[in-house]
Amino acid sequence: MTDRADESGRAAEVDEVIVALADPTRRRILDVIAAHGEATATTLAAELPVSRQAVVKHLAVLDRSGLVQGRRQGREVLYAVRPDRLDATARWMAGLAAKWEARLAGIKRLAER
Amino acid sequence: MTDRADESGRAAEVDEVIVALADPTRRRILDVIAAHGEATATTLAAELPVSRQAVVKHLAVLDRSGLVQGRRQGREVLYAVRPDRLDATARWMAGLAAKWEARLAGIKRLAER
DNA sequence: GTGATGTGCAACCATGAGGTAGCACGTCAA
DNA sequence: TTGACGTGCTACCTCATGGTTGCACATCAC
Repeated sequence: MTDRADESGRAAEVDEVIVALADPTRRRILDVIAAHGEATATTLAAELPVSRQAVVKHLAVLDRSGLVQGRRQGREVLYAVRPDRLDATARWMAGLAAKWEARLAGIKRLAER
Repeated sequence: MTDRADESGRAAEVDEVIVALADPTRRRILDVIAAHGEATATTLAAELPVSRQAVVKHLAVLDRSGLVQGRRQGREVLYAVRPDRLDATARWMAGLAAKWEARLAGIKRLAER
């Protein structure tokens, strides 16, 4: 029962989140940040099998998608995880699944008549 | 409160679904299939701005991820959409968002003391 | 001030993924 | 049987993306 204009409006954000989540390194980065509460690019690079620069690039993607937010503290930038976009994407996805199920149920009913 | 072994077990499937959904052409293919109930690679190619071969490749990815299933009927292969994996991924994502929220709430509590 | 540490930026490399074209093979209809 | 149509496979091209290195700049501790 979600309205159609709202869906298309969210499409861009949802797309960014999904693309951001599609990369395994990015998922590990999110895991580490979530585990630590906050983390810097340097910290993350120390814990992952990639260079700091790679982490920085991934953080940029995650920041653009809204999955993460950085706050500057002196010379370092602390990144924290943001659940809202992730939650919105989960709801979008659940809605799509529900729509598919409804469509399939309708087709099955037609086929049985 | 989801158990850890279950999560890692689903990680591969969830990953495949997310990667499959990350491509915009693939999302359009899913939309068209869902709208028609069933569709062949040739039908889809006629409705989308890509060649049949491209559609075939995308369908292979979607099939591997479980988002779609094909059934052969004579010389043509009809693809239909499958909601279960999508639904499972939505739930996984919602669970992750909840975990993030819980973690953030815990950190905030600590910070306020 | 000076060294150490962390970030920011640019150039560069390599590989995988999306896309195309071409052809061989099965299947339906006349 | 023969032509039309749909699929399956292979080879090939291009470009975005994940990754690296190197260096300049800011900031903290001593």
